[in-house]
Amino acid sequence: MRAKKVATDVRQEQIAMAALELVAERGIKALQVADIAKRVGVVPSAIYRHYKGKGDILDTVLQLIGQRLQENVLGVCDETSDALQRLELLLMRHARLLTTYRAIPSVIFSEEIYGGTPEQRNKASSIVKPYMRAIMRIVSEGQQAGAIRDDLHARTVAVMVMGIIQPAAIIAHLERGRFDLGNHVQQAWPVLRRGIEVR
Amino acid sequence: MRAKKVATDVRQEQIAMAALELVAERGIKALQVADIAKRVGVVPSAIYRHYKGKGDILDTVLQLIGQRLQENVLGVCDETSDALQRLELLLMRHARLLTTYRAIPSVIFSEEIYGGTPEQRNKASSIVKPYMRAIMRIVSEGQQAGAIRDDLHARTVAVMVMGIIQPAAIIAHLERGRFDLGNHVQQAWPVLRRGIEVR
DNA sequence: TGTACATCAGTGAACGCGCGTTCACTGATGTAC
DNA sequence: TGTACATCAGTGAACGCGCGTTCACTGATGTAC
Repeated sequence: MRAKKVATDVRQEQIAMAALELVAERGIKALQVADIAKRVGVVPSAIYRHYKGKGDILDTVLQLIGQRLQENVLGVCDETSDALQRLELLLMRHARLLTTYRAIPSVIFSEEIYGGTPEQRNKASSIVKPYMRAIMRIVSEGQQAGAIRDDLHARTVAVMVMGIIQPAAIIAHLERGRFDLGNHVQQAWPVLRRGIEVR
Repeated sequence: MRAKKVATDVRQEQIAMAALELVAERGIKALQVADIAKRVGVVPSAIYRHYKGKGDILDTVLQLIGQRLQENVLGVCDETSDALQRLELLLMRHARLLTTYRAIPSVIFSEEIYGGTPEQRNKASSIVKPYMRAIMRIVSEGQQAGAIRDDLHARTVAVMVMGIIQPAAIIAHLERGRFDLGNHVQQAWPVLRRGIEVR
């Protein structure tokens, strides 16, 4: 059955979203052009009317993920100006994001980085680094405001913030439901907070 | 040139070690039978004299990694009976292990888990879970000894311990040398310690 | 309002590459006599 | 000590599968007249 003809800009978006979903569900490694096509409702070769190749689709997916992360940062910075609250809210949003897009960690922190060409590694960097930098900025401001200990490197704190989510996300994945990511964040954040806040 | 004939038990070990090294350097995804063969010094088809297939080799590699982690646990438990010290030493050993076998996180926390069949996921689990359980045991003992707050779930603490290493390992990989993993552990551990210890 | 044409998304068959794996054959090594 | 034989690791060619990608062709859609 022939798929309905659709303008290329619309299809491009459909393809990108389908790819994002597939990656979120199954991880990058499992992403296949044929699956994207099936989800969009066209034949595999049709994909090439709208993207130059699989690599281009992947780039778009990475961009989309980076975008989501940056939106979270902007969101929490709007909600409050207190650094510790910002970090807490960011963790909660991140947990929610990962619950929806379960395999995001597999994108950001995985074979793309280890396996690949320097080129691939750069792409991964271009998502992780800005996000890390945004967290560091929140931390630094908190230090200047006197809320966070300033005898710590902002980077150390930022990495520890990521450390609350990341292994937890993987365990949540392994244990398929018997581990509640949001719950873990609620337990763990006060602990980290106690470690970094000025007494 | 024909490779020297070597007994199968010796070759098996050589193959396993070569595979471990390759995985450590480049990640699981990049592991190829041909590369293992080259490193061992035989032709690819020779590998099949000693292993049933690539899957079997990978299983052995996973076992080896799990073994290393368990050795670390046993080691630190020998060195001291203080739970907080045990955790600190374990982190340091883990950091050292990851510096040698850089791509281990890519094995434990990655596509193996997300991508694959439930079978693959189970294999990954069988490394991560016992390690997590060992850390939890150290934490529980620390709580009973009154060194670690007992209003926290042992599991939460254990996950946070992993959280010191794991994102850091990835960043270290991304930044190729500009980020010192051991140094991060030294910075971060006292922070977590302050979060979990009894005041 | 109707017709002719150009454009361009969709199709399915086929290609090609990478890579794990198989297979018939080779030849070194150790053992039986 | 020497010879014949069985065993078994090593070899290279070839196979086959998965999957991304290409290509000639189709046919729907919108525009010009």
